[in-house]
Amino acid sequence: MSVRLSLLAILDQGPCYGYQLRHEFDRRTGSIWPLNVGQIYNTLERLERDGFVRRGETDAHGHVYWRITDTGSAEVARWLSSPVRRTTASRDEVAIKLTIAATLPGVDADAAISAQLVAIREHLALLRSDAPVTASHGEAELLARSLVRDAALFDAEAEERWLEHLRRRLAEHPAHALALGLATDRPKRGRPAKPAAAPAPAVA
Amino acid sequence: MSVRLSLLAILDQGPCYGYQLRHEFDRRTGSIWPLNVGQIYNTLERLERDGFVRRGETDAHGHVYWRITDTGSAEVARWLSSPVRRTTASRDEVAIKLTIAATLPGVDADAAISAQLVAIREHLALLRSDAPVTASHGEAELLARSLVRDAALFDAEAEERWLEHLRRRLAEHPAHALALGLATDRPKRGRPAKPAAAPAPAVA
DNA sequence: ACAGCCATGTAACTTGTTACATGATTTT
DNA sequence: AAAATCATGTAACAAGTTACATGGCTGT
Repeated sequence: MSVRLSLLAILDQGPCYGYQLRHEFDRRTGSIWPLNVGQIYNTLERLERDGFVRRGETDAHGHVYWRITDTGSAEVARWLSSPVRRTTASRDEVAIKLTIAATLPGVDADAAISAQLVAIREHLALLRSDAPVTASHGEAELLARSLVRDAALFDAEAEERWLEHLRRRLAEHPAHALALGLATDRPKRGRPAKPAAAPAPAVA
Repeated sequence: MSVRLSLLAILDQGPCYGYQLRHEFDRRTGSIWPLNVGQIYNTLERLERDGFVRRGETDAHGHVYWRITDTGSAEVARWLSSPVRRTTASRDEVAIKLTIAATLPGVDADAAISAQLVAIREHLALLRSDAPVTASHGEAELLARSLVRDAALFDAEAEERWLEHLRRRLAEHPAHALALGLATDRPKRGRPAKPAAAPAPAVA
């Protein structure tokens, strides 16, 4: 929901045309989160469908301006005044992946962790090299981009820490203390029925 | 892609029926990432469509077993051996939101930051209270769940750090050093055409 | 003339997510 | 008999993402 609402929040500052919205988003978030242009027009149509924006005038240059509605402004205000909740949807891809890997017998979780560590450290080096932040124009742009970079940096550092933590935990425990085979003896309740083929054994 | 591939990786251990897959996923990730049951069946159909699983036998209890294909196993191996890349799609919702908020003139970014800090600290307190980790069965389950919890914890801590960092930065700089009004004088190139209404002024 | 950017738009598709329908079985 | 759980499935949708088509303008 962040792209959609970010665009809406920018529109709350005044009418913009599609390409301009992209520029405004880019100025603020920089090269770390480039936005495909097509997505802008997509999102604008969906915002219109939901009553948050109206298609406005076309100027002499052919630019199609979009205007926020009152409903849209209210939505922006609501967005800004309420925090992002950590819901079920806050799924950390790396954490899911490696937890699953670590709990599956026969999977080389160490290798997966190492590969992830290499990748994240490369990423950290890149972030720390300042490359993404330079090549801006105004001071405000520079500041904004450094903040975005720092967010990515802190996040990557947290990932690195967790990976090291995970590796330590795995090392502490014997061979496969974490290994969880497929549970057997499951069907205690529910739905015995239809005649069928042979029951599949729960793996080797 | 993590749910889809996690389910596939579990199936790589042996045939499972839908509900069982949910159980296996839950055992490993615990209450932090509950999985809607419907999603399982959805995902299985999509995996079948992509040739990664086959619908297998139905046992005496009516359980429909699914089997991974060779293509599917290869996919799991590929997944496990390659790290998750930090691509453009690694979008941090909070970071986007507050960067946008901080760069929009007239927006009370401090309030938004404070609200987010309150929320994240509540979340941290909850995570640290151990509540999500207890109430497991085996030792392995306990370990797995504590790892998942730690991932959430490290992530939340990183967010807290960034929020404090952001607040500091905003305090350091005068009033609205970060404020970026909508850029004017944009249309230098491209597409002058059609006659139209009045050009919309770039806000007050 | 041509490459490259400005600009708008369309179509298709991905994963994730939820709500709902259905029905059997076990527990209380 | 009712409630809770096991189990399978369907339908619809959200948000993000990409690929493609079109065309005009600017700079070389």
